[in-house]
Amino acid sequence: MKLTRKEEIVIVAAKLFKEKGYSAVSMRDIAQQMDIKAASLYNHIKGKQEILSSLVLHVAEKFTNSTQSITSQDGTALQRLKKLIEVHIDITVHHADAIAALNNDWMHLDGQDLLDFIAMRDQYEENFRSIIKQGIQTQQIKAKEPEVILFSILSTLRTLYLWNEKRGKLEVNVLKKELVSVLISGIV
Amino acid sequence: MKLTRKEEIVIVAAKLFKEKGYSAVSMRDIAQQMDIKAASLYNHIKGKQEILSSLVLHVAEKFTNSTQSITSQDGTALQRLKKLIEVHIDITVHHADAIAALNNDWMHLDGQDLLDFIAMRDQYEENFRSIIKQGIQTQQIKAKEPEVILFSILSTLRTLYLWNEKRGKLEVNVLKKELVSVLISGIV
DNA sequence: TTACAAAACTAACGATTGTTAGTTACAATA
DNA sequence: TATTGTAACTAACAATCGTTAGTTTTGTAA
Repeated sequence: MKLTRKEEIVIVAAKLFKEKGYSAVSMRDIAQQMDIKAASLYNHIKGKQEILSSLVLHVAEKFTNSTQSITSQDGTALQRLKKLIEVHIDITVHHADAIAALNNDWMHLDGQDLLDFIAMRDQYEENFRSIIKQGIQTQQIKAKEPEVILFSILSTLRTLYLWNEKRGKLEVNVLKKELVSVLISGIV
Repeated sequence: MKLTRKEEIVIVAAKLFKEKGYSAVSMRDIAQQMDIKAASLYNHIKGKQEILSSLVLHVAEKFTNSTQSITSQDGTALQRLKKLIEVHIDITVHHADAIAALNNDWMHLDGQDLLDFIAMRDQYEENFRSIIKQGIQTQQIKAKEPEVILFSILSTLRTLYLWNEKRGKLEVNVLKKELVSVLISGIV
């Protein structure tokens, strides 16, 4: 599948954003990386903000949709949690750079884009939380502080994009199996 | 204990860096937050870079020293790991803003400061890794991929600064106990 | 070959950046 | 009271920022 010029720009920008953050990357940096001048970028995009919002909102939708779908299907809390972890890993592996922006640069979105992002983020978190609470209720999950469990798993998944480069030869399915085991059963 | 003017600046800057990142915060932003003009900052600091390096290197040393100390004391791998988690929580609770900069803005350090930081970070990680490997060898820890375990625990601890605000009424000692339990024993 | 659209270019804009120079206000000390 | 050091100020600098206007090159279809 052939990429539009705009998509190319977004991909290149994402890589730069990941290295130095949105604010530290100039339009001239992005242009240089594409071997064109900064002004030429504006033939394809409205501005710097559009690059960020394309990047962040697109992958945020993926997360929201997949959790929504898991929550609506049936299954025990643990089955759902496992599925959630696996889906998160899949998205991370395929959109590592975009996730960096989602994690670190979402606050530089403006206007409606920012509101939309926060809404999706909250919904995602709420879905996650409800699965954990369901697990505690059915006693599949130890009755610990649900917020501690939520935070612990979520922060591991959110930071996976950083670690995925060093993943090296570890195959995706092995990673899934190991991470599910560590996050759910612990290490002892 | 009375703070020097420089320390006040660093503290105020840290709070702003946490919100928007180092690059998106201007000297004028920092000055405004202190009710002075930007030029006045330079009576106390050499420049923006010095604010960042004071912030990051200071807390990085804390981490390095504490892991070093734990590694040199005796104890089983699990005892050490538990201690490591607890110390990490203590430092996070007391230096949340600085840790934000350490996590997100370290790449904007320059020259020797950057090299020093990377050295400390690598050493910290290596100490952590050796404890986990020791645990696997003595069979206190399940023989999973050590890198997966390392990553999982470390990313939870590193993101704790974000979550600590929402910690709310959860007392520090409760947090320690819960988090140690979740990270080591899992949730089932 | 001509016509048209896509995508590059040059040049420049106003705003903001980190920082410097030189000066002034104020409090403590001699 | 005179002196001195601290910490503020105003004004401005060169560089860089995102962006716009207008023009030229390039590739494709008629």
